[in-house]
Amino acid sequence: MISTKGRYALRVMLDLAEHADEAHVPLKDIAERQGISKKYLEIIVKSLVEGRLIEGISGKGGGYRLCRKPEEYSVGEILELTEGSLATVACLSCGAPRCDRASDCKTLPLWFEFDRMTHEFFYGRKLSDLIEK
Amino acid sequence: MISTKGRYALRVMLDLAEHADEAHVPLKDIAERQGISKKYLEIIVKSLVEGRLIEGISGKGGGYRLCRKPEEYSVGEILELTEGSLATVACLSCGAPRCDRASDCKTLPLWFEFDRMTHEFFYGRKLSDLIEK
DNA sequence: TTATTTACCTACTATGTCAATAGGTAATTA
DNA sequence: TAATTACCTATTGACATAGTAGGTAAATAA
Repeated sequence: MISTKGRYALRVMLDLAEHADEAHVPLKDIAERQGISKKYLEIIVKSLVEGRLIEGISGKGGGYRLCRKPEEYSVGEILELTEGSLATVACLSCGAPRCDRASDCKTLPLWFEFDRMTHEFFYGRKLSDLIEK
Repeated sequence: MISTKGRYALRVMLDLAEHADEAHVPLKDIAERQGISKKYLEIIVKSLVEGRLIEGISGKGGGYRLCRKPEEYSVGEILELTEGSLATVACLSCGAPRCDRASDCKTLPLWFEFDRMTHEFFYGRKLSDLIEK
C-alpha cells in the first residue's frame, strides 16, 4: 500500500512539472492547488530536496523547482525516495535481517517476482507520462 | 506491503497442501514446521476457516484440512482474505470514501493500472504453482 | 468415565507508523 | 524594515501490526 507520503510527493512533482515555466513555485501555491495541508507537504518536500529531486530557494520570490526535465524522473525513484522502499514483503526490503528459511522458502520466489514486476512498472513510468498533452 | 498475516496464511495453505494425504493436520504441527507461534497462527487460520478456504475439526485426531484441491486456490484470494485488500492506494480499496478530485486526478490512472496488474498477478497464481514437484 | 488432544473464543498489550499540527528560525527580496 | 519564503524540531491522536494470555468447547482414546 502506497501511503499519502508517496502519493502526495508524486502530485507535488507533477505540479512542479506543470509549472516549470515559473522560476520558482511557492509551497503555499502547491498546497492550495492540490488541496493538501502545507504543513504536511513541508515534510514531503524535505525528502524531495534531500534526495536532490527538487531544489528550494528561500525568501520572497522563492519556492521550489525541478532539478531535471520531467522526462528524466521515473515514478519509481520518487516513490522509493518518499516511501523508503517499494518492497512487497519485509524479507526483500533493503537492509532486512536475512531469513534463514530463505533457501527453501516456497513463497519467496513469488514475492521476488512480484517485486521485480513492481519495480519495472514504476521505474518504467516517467513523470512526463503523467502529464496530459 | 504484504504483512505477516498474508504471508503466514500462504505458508499455512502450502503446508496443508503438502500434507493433504493426512486426514487432518494439527495447528501445532504447522506452527513447528513453519517456525511460527501457534498462538499467532490461530488468528490467521480463523480467517481462513471463516472464508471457507479450510475446515477445522476439534478433538483428538482433529486439525485442519483444505476444502478444495491446491490448484483450485489462487494466491490472490488467500491474500485478499487475510490482508483485507490488495489495493495499492486508499482511493482504490473497497468501500473507500470517493475522492472528489478523482475525475481529474493525474495519478489515479497509474494506480488503477498497477492495481489491475497486481490483481492479475496474484489471481493468476494457484497454490499448486508454489509446490515443487 | 476420564484424560488427552485439538479447535475455538475473548481480551489484552507493546511497539511502531501514519498523517498530520504547532511554533518557531533563517534566508532572501522589495 | 517588512514581507515572504524555505527550513527546523518537537508533539500528537489514531490506528495497525504482531503478537501474548488464559481460558472453553468438542472429539477421541484409554
